[in-house]
Amino acid sequence: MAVTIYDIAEQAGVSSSTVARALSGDYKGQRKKSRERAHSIQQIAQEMGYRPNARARALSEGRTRDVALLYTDDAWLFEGVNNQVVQCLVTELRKYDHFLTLVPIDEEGDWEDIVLNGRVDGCLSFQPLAGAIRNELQRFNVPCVMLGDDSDEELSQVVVDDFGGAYAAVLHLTSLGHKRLGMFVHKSVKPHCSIGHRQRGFEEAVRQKGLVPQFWHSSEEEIVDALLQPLSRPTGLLCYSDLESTLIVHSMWKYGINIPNELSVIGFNDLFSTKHMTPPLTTVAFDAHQIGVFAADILLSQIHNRDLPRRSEIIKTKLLVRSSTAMARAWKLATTV
Amino acid sequence: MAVTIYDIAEQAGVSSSTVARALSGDYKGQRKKSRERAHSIQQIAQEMGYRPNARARALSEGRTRDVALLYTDDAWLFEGVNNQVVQCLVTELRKYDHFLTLVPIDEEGDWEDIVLNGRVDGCLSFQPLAGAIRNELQRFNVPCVMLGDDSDEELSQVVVDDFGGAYAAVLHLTSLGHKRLGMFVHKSVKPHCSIGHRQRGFEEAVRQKGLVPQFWHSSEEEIVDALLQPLSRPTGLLCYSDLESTLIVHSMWKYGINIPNELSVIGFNDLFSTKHMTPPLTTVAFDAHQIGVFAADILLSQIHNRDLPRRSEIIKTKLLVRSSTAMARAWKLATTV
DNA sequence: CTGAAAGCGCTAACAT
DNA sequence: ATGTTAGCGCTTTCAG
Repeated sequence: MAVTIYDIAEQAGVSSSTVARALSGDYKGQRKKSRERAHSIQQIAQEMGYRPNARARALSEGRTRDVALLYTDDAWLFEGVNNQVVQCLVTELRKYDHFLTLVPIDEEGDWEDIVLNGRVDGCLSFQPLAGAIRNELQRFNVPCVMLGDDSDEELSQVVVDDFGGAYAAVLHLTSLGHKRLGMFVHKSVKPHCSIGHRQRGFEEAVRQKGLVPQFWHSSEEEIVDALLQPLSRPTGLLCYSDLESTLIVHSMWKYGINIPNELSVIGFNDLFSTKHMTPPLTTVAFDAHQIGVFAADILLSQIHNRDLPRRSEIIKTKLLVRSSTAMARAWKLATTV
Repeated sequence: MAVTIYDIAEQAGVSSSTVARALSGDYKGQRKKSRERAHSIQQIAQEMGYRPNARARALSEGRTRDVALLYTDDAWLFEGVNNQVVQCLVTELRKYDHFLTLVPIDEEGDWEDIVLNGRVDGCLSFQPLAGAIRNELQRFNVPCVMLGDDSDEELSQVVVDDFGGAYAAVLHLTSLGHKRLGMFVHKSVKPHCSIGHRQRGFEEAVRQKGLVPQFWHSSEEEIVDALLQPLSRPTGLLCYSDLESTLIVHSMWKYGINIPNELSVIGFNDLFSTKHMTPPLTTVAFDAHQIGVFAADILLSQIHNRDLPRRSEIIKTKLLVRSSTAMARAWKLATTV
């Protein structure tokens, strides 16, 4: 049987509440005598191998210090930068003595008994929540922070400046003299608000320069085909993520198209990029870590004070210029395969 | 304020225990009257928006239905096949109404108040646990299952048949006529029992065939250098994981060495392999999903009955022969760069 | 400053 | 079959 405060109380010859206070460090140390007593109680607790019972505390305090990471689709959890976010979330939450629990929410209403029964104090999600879930969370006053999703007007969120990142990428390409600009999103990429934002940032920047944006949300074959057209092919390509860049670089290699001389490629997210690529990829980077830090901060403060207003944080992006982008070379275009 | 069984009891004009029983579906339906009453109680609960309080239940039942995934190193969590395992674990645990909580355990003793305070009913780990932690888990009788790690003689575990997988890979290569066989583990791979097992499986099989195994636990440059030596280079290479295969295939491309004609490459894990590689990689595959299923089953049964003996499950591997391996071509060897 | 006692909401043993 | 009651172990209020 585990040691309780009552066991300690008996051992120390005091009441359980004195033990509770002593252990919670409640004694400001006004009187020497009680300070000593508190100290000795702590000693005894230590000796007896006392561990506060988290379950009892949870019931008593009305909170678990546990936070849910809601997800409906496994893929989102550990894909791309998300796993960095998750790791950071855990670490960050730990600093404030909270934990992260993985909570898959399927349509079957399973989630009701999960999120609404006080098992967690709040939640986080990478994906828009189904209406029913969302409403219940609100009704039960369960704080919720969206991660990289801005589709909810009322929930707090931490999002990346996708628009700005794409915009900056285009400016980099145009400054290198590129006139035919494309953006590629692999068709396997699941719907996500960042796609639209990056696309808009891309297109707006391109148009602002008086150019015509080309956009692919397609298979690899399709874009590769376009990239092989001597006259119409883009010479500067912004990829939705570093996954696409990887594919493109690989494909171009096969077709003997030199990167960056014949095609400038820019990735997004700074993931695999630096690690295993030749040439080192120019990419739109952002600090995924920051997402976790902000999200944890927002959520914990909302748990602490449920009346806090919605808060929205935007993570800045930064273009990392490496070697996959270069000056446009007009004279080469005609001779390309 | 949330609705409790007392509120329902009052509303229904019965005692709280009747409510509790009605809601837990305890009524076998002996008498018609009570069955109806139970039904009406459920109705009322529904109408009042009752949600059982998980915290209260946890205290009362002496368990949280929460399970910890312990880790000391972030990298392990989401790397390679592990994230598949994690996802499967969550899903599997959910089937039995349990949750998975991510618990980073640093050296500072933080873990004590985490695992030993009854916040979780059991735990899982990809990595060997530090002695102190391990002992305390045992002392507090907290069930624990190791994932892909067999370094602990006493804890239950689910491991992959790494030895057999590597062994089979070698047989495949020798059956194709390869005589100079190598195995490559990237130096960045963190120490893990699977390295040794795969190495032993590899070496034993090679020696059994009367050949001399070559083993690299090195940087990419080092192995590539060896692979470029015309006379001594391996013609068949087993990689520790698909990550290494990716690197090798890429490098060989650069040096104009054709795969599989001039070098047969076998990966391990079946991860990226099929997805984004040319040629499709021959690889030692195993069902990562199974790891989660077994682990969840073992853990839950040990939580249910703490006196259950240690259980060890081994996940079978299967060699997926694709296009990165081919017959050894002796005549080509001398002419290779 | 300390102790007694009332919750927290549910489960389960016990009595009816 | 139903109601009563005693925990579960901690926090917190209220007397003293």
